Amino acid sequence: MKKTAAPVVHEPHLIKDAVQLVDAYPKVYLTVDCVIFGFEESKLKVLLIKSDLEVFQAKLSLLGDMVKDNEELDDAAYRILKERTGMNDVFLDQVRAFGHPARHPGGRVITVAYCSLLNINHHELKIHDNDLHWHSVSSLEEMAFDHKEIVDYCYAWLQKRIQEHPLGFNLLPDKFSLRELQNLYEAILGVSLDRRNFRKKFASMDLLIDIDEMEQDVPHRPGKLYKFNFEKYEKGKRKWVGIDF
Amino acid sequence: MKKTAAPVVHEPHLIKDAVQLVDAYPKVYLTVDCVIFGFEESKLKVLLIKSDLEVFQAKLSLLGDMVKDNEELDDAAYRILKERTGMNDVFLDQVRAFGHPARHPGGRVITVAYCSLLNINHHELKIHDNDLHWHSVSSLEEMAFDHKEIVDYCYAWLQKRIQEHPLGFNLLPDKFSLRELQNLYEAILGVSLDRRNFRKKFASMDLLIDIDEMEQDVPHRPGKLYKFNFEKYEKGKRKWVGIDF
DNA sequence: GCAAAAGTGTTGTCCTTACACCCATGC
DNA sequence: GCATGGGTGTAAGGACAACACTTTTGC
Repeated sequence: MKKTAAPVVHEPHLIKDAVQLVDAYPKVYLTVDCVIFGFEESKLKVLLIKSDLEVFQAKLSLLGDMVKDNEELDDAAYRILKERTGMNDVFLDQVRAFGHPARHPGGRVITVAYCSLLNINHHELKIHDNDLHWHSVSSLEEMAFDHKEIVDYCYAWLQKRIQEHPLGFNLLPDKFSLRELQNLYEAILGVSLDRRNFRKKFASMDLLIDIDEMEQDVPHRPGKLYKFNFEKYEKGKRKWVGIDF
Repeated sequence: MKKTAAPVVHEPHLIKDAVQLVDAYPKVYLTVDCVIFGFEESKLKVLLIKSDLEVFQAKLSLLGDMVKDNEELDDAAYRILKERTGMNDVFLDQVRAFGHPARHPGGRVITVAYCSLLNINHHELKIHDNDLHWHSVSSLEEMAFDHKEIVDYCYAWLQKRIQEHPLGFNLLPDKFSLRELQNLYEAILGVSLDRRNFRKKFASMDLLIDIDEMEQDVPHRPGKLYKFNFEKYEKGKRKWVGIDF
């Protein structure tokens, strides 16, 4: 799941040299912030809390925490997600680092943003500390720190990413209808798509498994349900070459 | 050129709270590493030095340095590029952060990788400290720290990036022939492309300006020279939507 | 005149888009 | 029977892949 660099073993006196060299420089605090997107009622949402810090007067904030000694960045992100939502069966991708010198009132704090997508209905929020809640992405106003900038950047990253990778299926139930899938793409990309062409597109990719079940409890004609064929997708990954800008 | 967050002004006692909160946590060192790709003799190269640290026994290393107090990450990257190569007319993109706890023998050092492309012949290396030199990307062996991993990641990032953004023109002379352009793409992507289709592709994009000059001093029929129409490109940026994976 | 690369066009295939009608179900 | 969305087909246009010959220049 995660890449781990080979452990490095060095002679003690050489390590001492390295330590001395490094020692003259300033240190910074290191945090990880999780931008956790979810999908509900055909709307894209993001998981937020109210900031602990008095200075921000309960402005909205991302889920973040300091990285521990000897903790991988990836591990820290998964830890935070787990601590805040109780889950660990979710992918998480590093997006980039944010390091403006004045972004945190408590000193210089570098943060590494991680992005995730999950299905709101699959993951009941059991912890409501700091008013943890799903917030509509489209109505985000002021946030604590530079978190608005981070969310904006991650949202753009997500829009690009979802067009090239099958992330969306993490937001849907295991079994989903084509309408649900289309609503998802429309919500995230902020566009409307032709229903027939959308269905043809996915039919031609041949990555959906028709499980021969129908929707239940919908107030109209029920649609077929599908699963995503992750196995076939993994096998068929190709390297695409094509200049386009 | 760079985004700068708005300066934040807070009441002193609130800042004190924030400082105290943060103070309990571990700090880390922060560096920036520049992965500077260049192009020469139809080969992609990367700018490297020999590591200062005795512990690495002169293994190859990226151009990196500690970030200063109150220095933006972006600024640090531009500073390092300038200090090492004497240039500042080059774009530079953040790729991602690398933070394995044991990646540096001197303590916990988080590094943020920046990637750049430049024209080797435009930028003579005036400083040869630490055996600064252009190294072939294809023959990279062991490197200091986790720098091999960083280069590999940045190379993959670059391959994707150059297909979607007109980065390549930074590596070429102001005036270039279509053959030079094609060689560049073939070298970076590691593929061979059909010459006619390649030319048609760029002709249809209509982003090359025919400057009505010919190559000089080539041992064969000279080709036409072009410039890239950056202005038109900037105007015509469109948001593309299309699912493809 | 020979080597090396420039320059150019056509065809078939595939993908994308635009668009309209009938069907199944719940109420 | 009406509202809601499910499900399907076709035609046109555009992009891309495959492919070969003539031209210009240096030597």
